[in-house]
Amino acid sequence: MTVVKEEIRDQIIDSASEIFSRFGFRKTTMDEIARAMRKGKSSIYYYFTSKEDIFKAVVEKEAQTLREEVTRAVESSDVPTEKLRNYILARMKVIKNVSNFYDTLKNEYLNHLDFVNKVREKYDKQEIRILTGILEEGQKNGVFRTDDPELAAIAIVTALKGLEIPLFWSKANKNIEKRVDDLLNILLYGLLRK
Amino acid sequence: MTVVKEEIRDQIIDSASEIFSRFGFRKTTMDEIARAMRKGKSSIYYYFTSKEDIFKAVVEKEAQTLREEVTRAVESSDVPTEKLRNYILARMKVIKNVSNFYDTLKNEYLNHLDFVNKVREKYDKQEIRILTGILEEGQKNGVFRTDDPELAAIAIVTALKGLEIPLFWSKANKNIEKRVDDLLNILLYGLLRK
DNA sequence: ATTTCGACCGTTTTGGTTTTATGGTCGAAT
DNA sequence: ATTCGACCATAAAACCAAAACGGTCGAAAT
Repeated sequence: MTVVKEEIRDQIIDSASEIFSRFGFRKTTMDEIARAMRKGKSSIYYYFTSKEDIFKAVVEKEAQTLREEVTRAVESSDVPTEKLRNYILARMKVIKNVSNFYDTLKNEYLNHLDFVNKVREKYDKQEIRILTGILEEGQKNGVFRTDDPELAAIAIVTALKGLEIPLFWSKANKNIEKRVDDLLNILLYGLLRK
Repeated sequence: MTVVKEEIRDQIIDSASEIFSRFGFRKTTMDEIARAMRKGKSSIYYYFTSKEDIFKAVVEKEAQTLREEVTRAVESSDVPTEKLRNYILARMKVIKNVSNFYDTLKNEYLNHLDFVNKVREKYDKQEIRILTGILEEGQKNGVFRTDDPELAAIAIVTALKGLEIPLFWSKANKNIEKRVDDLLNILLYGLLRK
């Protein structure tokens, strides 16, 4: 695939991403995606094999962007406790984003949500790896007292997922910030060496 | 309300509970509820003011049953660590039950799910109180090292909620048992005094 | 050789209409 | 105190024709 083709493919992904997130999968038409690119519908099929294909590319790219954001947040400090704090705060942004995504897809075919969740699982695994790294570092420094960093990482990610549930179901849950703080404190407290 | 009336009300709740959980709210008809009770439809309105009314009673009773189950599990031991373990295992049953409930309601009106979630929130608060009790007890015994038991309880409940997400979305997630074990270990490990 | 597009096809979705089923009421009967 | 049949207004299901849609293909454009 030439460089130019790859570039236009990417533009289509960005353009379609907006449309998908506004109207959901079903109500987004190929004609609209093409019109937004000022191309004919058939031309889009030169870059993608199907509407599904575009959607998957959109989800993957979205996930990648969020992943990069989290990575950047973690790398913005050298102190493990700070890293952990930054990670959790960045993760909350991700949760909000994902929550919006779910919102537009809620009333659509379940297999699309299934796909989104598969991507998320992959994403979670990477996060667990990052977190494990942080915890191992803190352990060596003598800051954290975990002796199974991977298990601790899994527990943290699972707990963060727990925060998503009220966010997902009720749009107007304003206590979420407080809950994040609570969780952050308990996690840090639980891990910190006295 | 007489004793007899109360009794029949309860029978209707049990009977309707089965029908609701099989067909969901929408596809359950008043005629069917009445038929199952071998009564005329109008008679049901002597005990309940509306279909919604029956549904809410069903949800509340279900929640109460689960609550009792959890309480019993906790009280089945005197050792705090055992109590915690029993609590988590009992909670998993609850999660599976709730998960099924969500499944039948998934494609229905959102306000029903909203109601279910409100009941769950109330339930969660009670669980946090129970858990806090366990943790305080363990703390006095010198078994647990938490010095803010309520925060720890919140974290645990939140983490358990996190386990629900994959259970809710993908029906065939068989790794759930392993995850529960992992979480159980990490929680116990995190709390136990060395 | 790469990229675009108009014409076209089979299928799905939509919108409007009619029919049927359902939640709920009421007064009489038990 | 409890049950129920007859009844009503509304909502859901069934139906169908028209429009919209996803996707294909070969030709045209670059």
